[in-house]
Amino acid sequence: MTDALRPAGTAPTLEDVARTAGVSRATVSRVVNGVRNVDPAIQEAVRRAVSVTGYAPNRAARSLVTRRTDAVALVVSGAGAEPDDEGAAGRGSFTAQVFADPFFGRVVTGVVDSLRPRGMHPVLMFAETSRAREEVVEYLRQGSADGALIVSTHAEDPLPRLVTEAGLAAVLYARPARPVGISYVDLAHRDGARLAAEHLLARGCRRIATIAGPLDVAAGQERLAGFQEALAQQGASEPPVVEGGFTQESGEIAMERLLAEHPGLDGVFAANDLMATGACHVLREHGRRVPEDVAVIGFDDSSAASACRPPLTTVRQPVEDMAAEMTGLLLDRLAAPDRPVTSVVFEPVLIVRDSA
Amino acid sequence: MTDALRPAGTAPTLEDVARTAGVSRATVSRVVNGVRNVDPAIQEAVRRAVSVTGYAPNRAARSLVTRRTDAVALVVSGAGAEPDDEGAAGRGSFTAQVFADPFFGRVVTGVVDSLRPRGMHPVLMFAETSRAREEVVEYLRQGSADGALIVSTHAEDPLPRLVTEAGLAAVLYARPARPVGISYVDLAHRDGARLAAEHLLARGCRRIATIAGPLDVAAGQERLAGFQEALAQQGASEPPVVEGGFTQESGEIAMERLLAEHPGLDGVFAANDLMATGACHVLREHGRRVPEDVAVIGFDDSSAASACRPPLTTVRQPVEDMAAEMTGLLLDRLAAPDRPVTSVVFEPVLIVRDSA
DNA sequence: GGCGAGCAGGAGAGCGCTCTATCCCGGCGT
DNA sequence: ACGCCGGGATAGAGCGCTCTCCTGCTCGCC
Repeated sequence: MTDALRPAGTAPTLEDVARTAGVSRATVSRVVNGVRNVDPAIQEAVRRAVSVTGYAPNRAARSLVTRRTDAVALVVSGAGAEPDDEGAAGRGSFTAQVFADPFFGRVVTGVVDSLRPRGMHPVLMFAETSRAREEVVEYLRQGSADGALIVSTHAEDPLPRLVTEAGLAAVLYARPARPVGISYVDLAHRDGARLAAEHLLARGCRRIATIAGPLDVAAGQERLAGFQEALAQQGASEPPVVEGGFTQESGEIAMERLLAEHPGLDGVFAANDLMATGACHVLREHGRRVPEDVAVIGFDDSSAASACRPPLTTVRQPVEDMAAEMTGLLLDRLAAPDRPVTSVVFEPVLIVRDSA
Repeated sequence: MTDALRPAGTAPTLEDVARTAGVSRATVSRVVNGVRNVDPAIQEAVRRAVSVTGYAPNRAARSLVTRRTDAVALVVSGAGAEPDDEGAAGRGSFTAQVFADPFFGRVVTGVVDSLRPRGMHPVLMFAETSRAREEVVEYLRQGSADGALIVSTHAEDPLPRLVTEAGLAAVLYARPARPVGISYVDLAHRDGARLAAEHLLARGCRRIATIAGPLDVAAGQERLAGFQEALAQQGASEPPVVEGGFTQESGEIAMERLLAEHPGLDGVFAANDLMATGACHVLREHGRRVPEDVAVIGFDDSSAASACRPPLTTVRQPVEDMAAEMTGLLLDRLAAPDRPVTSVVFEPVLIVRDSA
C-alpha cells in the first residue's frame, strides 16, 4: 500500500506506476483515463500497480495540458458601483448577509448536486466590491476554474460584462439589465406575482397591499410590476406599496407602516418569504389573524415558508432546478464555445398553505 | 491590450511577456511574484509588458512546481456508517438539509472571510456517503487543494481518520469522538448549557424541561449533559428530556410532547435556535406566553434567534470566529507540517433577549 | 590599482501529465 | 511467400511555470 520506491514525502507519479507495472507512462495514462483499447491483462497489471504504489494523478499536471480544472467558480455578486470598502466589517457583513437568506443555500445545493455526478466542484467566491470583481476575473483568467456561475443580486452589476469582455465562460442567475452575451436562467417573476394577485382576489381580498423587494434588483421590480399589472387587469384598485430589502426585519418594518397607513387591509403580497414571515409576526402582534383577517402570500417557497406560523402560501421559485440548469448551460458552453448563448426561464407555481 | 503576438485563442505566457519586455522568463517571474531585487526600470518595463500582453499567470503550471493550489476543501461531512445511497434524492436531501440550518452559512462566511485576505479560496464538498468520503480523500491526494476544513456532524464520522491516515492536512470543526491526530476547534458546549440552566433558575423557573439535540452528535450530548449537570448542582430536579434533530420541525414535535406530558412547565432549554423557534410556535399555539408563562432559551445565536418572535435569549456560539480559527490552524499546519497539532476551544456567552 | 564580495539577470532543468507520431507485430489478401 | 493493414504499445515533445545555478558586473576596500 505504501510507496516503497519513492523517497519519503513524495507522491508516486505515473512514472512510478509505469515502472512497477512494466509498461510505459502512456499506457498507464490510458488505463487511468479509460481511453482506447488496452489489453485486459495489461489493464489489470496497471491497476494493480496503481494500488500498490498508492498512485493518485496530479491534478495540476493534468490541468496544465488538458486546460481543464473541473472546477467552476460559484460567485455571489453584490451591489453595483459602491466604492471599495476594504474593511473586514464591510466584507463580513456582505458574506454574512448573503447566507442569512435561505436562497443562497439552495443555489449552492443545486450547483453542488449537479456538479457532483460530473466530478466537478464549485469554488465559492464573493464579488461585492470592484476589487473583489477583479479578483474573480483574474482567478478565471488564470485558468483556476473552467467557468463561472454568477448569482447577481443587483441589476447594474458590472461583473457579467467584465467576464464577457475577458472572453470567459459564464452563466448568470437572473437576466442582466443590459443584455450581454451570456446565458442565464431566470424565473418569470411577473407570472409569479400574477399568481399571487389572482389568488388573493379569488379569496375575496379587496384591500390589498404589497411589500416589494428592493427596486434596484430585477426580481424586486418584476414582482412588483407583475403584481400591479394583474391587479389592474382584474379591475382592482392600485395597491399601497412599501419597499423592503428582502430581509425579515425589513418585512416587519414595512408591515408596520402598511398597517399604520391602511389599518383595514385584508391581503398582503410580500416579494419573498422572509419579508412575508416578518409581516406575519407584525400582523399577529397587532392582533390580526392570518389568514382570517389578513391573507399573506410570500415568494420563493424557501424553508422560511414552511417554518412560518402559519405556514406560508407562496410562489415557488425552483432554485435548485434553476441552479442545476446553470451548470448544464455552462457545461454546454464549455463543450461548444461558439454556439450561441441560450437562456432558460422557469415558470413559478403557487403553493397554497395556510397563510392565504 | 489584446495579445497581438499570440495565435488567437491562446493566452499569453511568461515567454511572451519576456519577449515583449526584452528580458528573460526568470526575470518576469521574479517581477510577477515580487521576489528578489529587480532593477526598478526593468520592473517597470515588465509591468508594462504584462499589461500590454494581457498576461495572467497560469495557475496549473504554477501549482505543478510550487505544489500549492491556494485552495482548501471545505467539506461538510455527514452521518457515519450508512450504506452508500447513490440516488440523487438521498444526496439532494443531505445537501439541501445542510443549508437549511443557518449554521453552515455562518461557517462558510467565516471561512471565506478568513481565506480571502490570503488569496485563497474554498472548494465546497459534501461527504455524506462512504463513496463521497473517498472522493474527498482522492481530491486532496491529487493535490487539488492544500488541505481540508472538515465540519463533521456526527461523532462517529470516519472522514477525519481517513484524512489523517492519508497524511493530509486538515482541521476539524468539533472534537472527534476518538482522538486522531488532527487539530480542531470546538465550543465548550457544557459551559454554554450551564449558562442556560443558571439563567432559567435565576429567573425563577422551577419546572424546567429540555429539548436535546441528536444524541449521536457530540454537540447534542454535551449540551444535554452540561444542562443536566448544572441543574443537579443547583439542587433542581431532573428535567424531562425529549430528543430533537436540530430542525425547527423536530423542535415543534418535541415541544408538543413535552407540553402533553408536563403541562405545568415554566422553562425550556432547546439545544439550538431552530428547535427553540419551533418550541415558541407550539407554546403560543397552546396559549402559553413566552416568556411570561414559559421561558425559552436557545443555542447558537444564529439568525433564527433574532428572527424569532419573541427574539430568543440564547447561548452564543461564535461560528464565524471559530471557522476563521480553523483557517488559521490549517495554514499553520501547512507552514509547519511537523509541529504538533493544536486545538482551540471557544467559550460561549449568554445573549439575553426577550424569550427568557 | 587589484581583488573579492555581492547582486542583478539569464540559462536551463525539471514539475507530472497528455497526446501525437511512430514503431512493432500478427493476420490477411493475392 | 511477401507486403499491407491495423491495433496495441512506446517514445518523446511539450504544457507554462519556478528555482537553482551560474555568469558577468559593479562596488568597496586595502
